[in-house]
Amino acid sequence: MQITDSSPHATDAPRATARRQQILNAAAQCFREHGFHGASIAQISKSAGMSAGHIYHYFENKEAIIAAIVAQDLESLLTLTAELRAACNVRAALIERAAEGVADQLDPINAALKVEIAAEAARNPRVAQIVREADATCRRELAATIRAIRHGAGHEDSPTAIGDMVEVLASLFEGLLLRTIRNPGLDRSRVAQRIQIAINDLLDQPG
Amino acid sequence: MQITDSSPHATDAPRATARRQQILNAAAQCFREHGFHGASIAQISKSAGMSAGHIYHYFENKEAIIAAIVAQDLESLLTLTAELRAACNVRAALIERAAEGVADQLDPINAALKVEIAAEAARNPRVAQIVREADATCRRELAATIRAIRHGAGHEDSPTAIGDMVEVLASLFEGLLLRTIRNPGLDRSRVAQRIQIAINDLLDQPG
DNA sequence: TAACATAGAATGAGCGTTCGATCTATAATA
DNA sequence: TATTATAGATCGAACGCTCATTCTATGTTA
Repeated sequence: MQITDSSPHATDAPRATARRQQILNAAAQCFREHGFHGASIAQISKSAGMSAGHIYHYFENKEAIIAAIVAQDLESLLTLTAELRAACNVRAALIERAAEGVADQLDPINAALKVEIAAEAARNPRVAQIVREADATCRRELAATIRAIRHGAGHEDSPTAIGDMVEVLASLFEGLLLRTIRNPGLDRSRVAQRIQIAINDLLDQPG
Repeated sequence: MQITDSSPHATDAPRATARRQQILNAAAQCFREHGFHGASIAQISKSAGMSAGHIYHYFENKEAIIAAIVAQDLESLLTLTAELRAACNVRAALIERAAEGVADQLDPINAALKVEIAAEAARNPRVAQIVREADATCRRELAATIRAIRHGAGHEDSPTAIGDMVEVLASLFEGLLLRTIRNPGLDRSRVAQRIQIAINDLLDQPG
């Protein structure tokens, strides 16, 4: 998902692409440690092993780096939900994949960046747009998956009912990002099991 | 919960207290709009209707303001869970109060600040400590509440099982903060109903 | 030689914070 | 009561520093 072309000099030589990614990796780490506004271009450039000025050959400004980081982070979520939908025995796939997803959400390194992105989305319109477009896609995929599962179990649900279940499922899932920050000592595997049960129950809610 | 005395001149005249609160209100709004590091003392002072230098008569530095905002925000959560525990018919109280809590969590104004706090907690040790102490208290209260409900329904659970249920309940709840940012168009009352059902199911999970 | 890669200095704005000078209101004194 | 002393409230300028960004000069490569 290419949101915008943020490189002023639109060279797509492999060298330039690698250099861009190098900057993004360094930026992701700095953003995790200090936040979008706490991290400086000087820090990022140092961490990327190049001069501060040189960053501007690959990104128009700092916000373009933020936007690129956000877009890159959301892509993993998009592929996860897309894969989910493609699975054949969807219910088993959903429950099983949940464990994987839960583990990701409970990784503090990952959580720090994802929560930082959400905080930025709450105030930065450009980031909000990227996040909301990706979220809408995920919701569509998840809705289709849930509809298939429920249909297979004999339920005939309204689109709004399905949409509400998607919200509860997403809330359960995304809440883990905050849990691992607020209580880093939680037992990840046991919580994952409980989440699986909760998802199972959710799929059997009355329409 | 008084974490530290952040006022350099420890006057507790009502005037000073009111002035401190005036600063905190202005700061909360600025932090919501620009983040902890995006908001400047100049902005806060302007919004509070006083000079920038004068802020330092009430707070040692910017981080002390952040800490005070965080502590103040968490107090509402602490009172909520404490009230929950005090209710007589705890199950009905929990489910009913959930609707109220869900409404709070789905308020974008509130969510923006709470997510900002979580993001800051992921990198700022001082904020992390405040957040984690408050979270531990909430978890204890919630665990006691759930234990009472489950005991009333004939279950005899291990402390770890109760603790895990608390985590799932908290995740479900806190996830709403992220949902209202990622999908501001969600139907709040319908989602609240679904959440109530999910909580109900959670309380009947096998031990 | 032409085009790109890179460094590093320069710039101006804004940052958090400090500080001395006033203003204000109450308390002490005559 | 009138006057003075005192302590806190408040302002606004000033400081040193860091920020994001730009510019210029120099390598590097094809």
